[in-house]
Amino acid sequence: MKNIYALVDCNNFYVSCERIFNPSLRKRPVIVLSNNDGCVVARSPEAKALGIPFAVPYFKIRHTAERNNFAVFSSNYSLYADISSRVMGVLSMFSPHVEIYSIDEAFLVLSAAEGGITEQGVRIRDTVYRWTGVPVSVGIGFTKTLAKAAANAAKKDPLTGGVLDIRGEEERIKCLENTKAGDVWGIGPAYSAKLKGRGVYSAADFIRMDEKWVKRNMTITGLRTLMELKGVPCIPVDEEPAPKKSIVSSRSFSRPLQLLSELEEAVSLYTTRAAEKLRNQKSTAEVITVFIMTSRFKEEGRYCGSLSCEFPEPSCHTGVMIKAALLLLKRIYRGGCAYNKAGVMLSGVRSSRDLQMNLFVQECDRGSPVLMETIDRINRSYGSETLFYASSGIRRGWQMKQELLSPRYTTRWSDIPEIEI
DNA sequence: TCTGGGGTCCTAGGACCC
DNA sequence: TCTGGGGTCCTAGGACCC
Repeated sequence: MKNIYALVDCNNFYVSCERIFNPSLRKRPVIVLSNNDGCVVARSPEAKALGIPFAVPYFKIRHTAERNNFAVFSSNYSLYADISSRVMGVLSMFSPHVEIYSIDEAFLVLSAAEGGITEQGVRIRDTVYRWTGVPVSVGIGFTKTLAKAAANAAKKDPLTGGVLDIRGEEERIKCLENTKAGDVWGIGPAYSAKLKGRGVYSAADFIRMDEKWVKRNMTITGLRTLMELKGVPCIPVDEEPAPKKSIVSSRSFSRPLQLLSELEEAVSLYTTRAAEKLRNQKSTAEVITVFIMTSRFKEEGRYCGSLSCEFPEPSCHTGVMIKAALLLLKRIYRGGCAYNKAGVMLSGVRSSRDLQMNLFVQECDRGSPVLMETIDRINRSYGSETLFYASSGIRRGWQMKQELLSPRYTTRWSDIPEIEI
């Protein structure tokens, strides 16, 4: 029997999260900004209607926002992550097979239930909204790529009520005719341009293409996309999140930095973050890379330095890593540059279970695992950064801007909303 | 003045080995 | 003029996703 896939996608998720605890935001144009209050990453329908494009730098639309009484927020990730896990919790009641695809999307494998599949989609939409306050769109089809296309169409067309089932041949074709090739999951800007050059504009045009051409020009992944649109499942549902093979921690600064000492603080902090992520997934890393760069948008004095080194043995110890990172930083640092971003990447990531230790590493250079466990435990109970390495600085004047942050309604005691009766 | 962050997969080509 | 064959591993670059 054919599997039935549903994609549940939260509508303008970050904006919806902000609206849950602040009803005055309903009907009002709302936008949420990226880290450092840089770009627009989420827009309410009202903001979209006023022509605010996705990912536009905030300073370019600030006037429009002020003129139209926009509510503007910095990204509040603690809030979004918490709401996301509530939504995913609800979804897991509808299927034993759920793949959490991103913070605001999940694939479900549905099985024939009482009242029919389409109706189940409607029930999912209603239940998520009632229990979490987040509006979602649901797409249903015989492959994940088709479910994605259906969910996108459901979001655009109010007549669907946010739920679209394209298992039927007629519905599938109609949906593909109305979907631009570049909007298909797996076809990005580069392939989209290439396809246009061959007269392929819609997803329906795409499925008529020669499979050999697609394989040659868009690799095996492009061919999979093609087959999936035809209704042949090629992309399995992945329920277990695989451990990351590389871990990056990087941020832009609130202002350009010139001093090595400030960069050292930033690199120490990012290394701490990366090491925490590494330990969270019970892994070690073999290689660390440090990079620093000046603004991408200024030609003058442009510089981008990056350098890697291998640890004497795989490690997940913050202290060991900071030491290595700061040595790398000294070697790539150039005085006189105005740096606007730095980052740390860990690679050669393996499970700590199959750790290959080095016989010649001194115990004192190895770093104590008990120390890391203790720090992690304390930071988990009392808040992150209860304990931190002094090298990451105390005042941190360079840390990113978040001037428009809403309260952490659900994850901080002092921010819990109060209701007057 | 002001422009995000974090990932994955695939392929081609070179190094190296027997 | 002619210059083996087959394999693995690694890396860089390009594509994609949210």
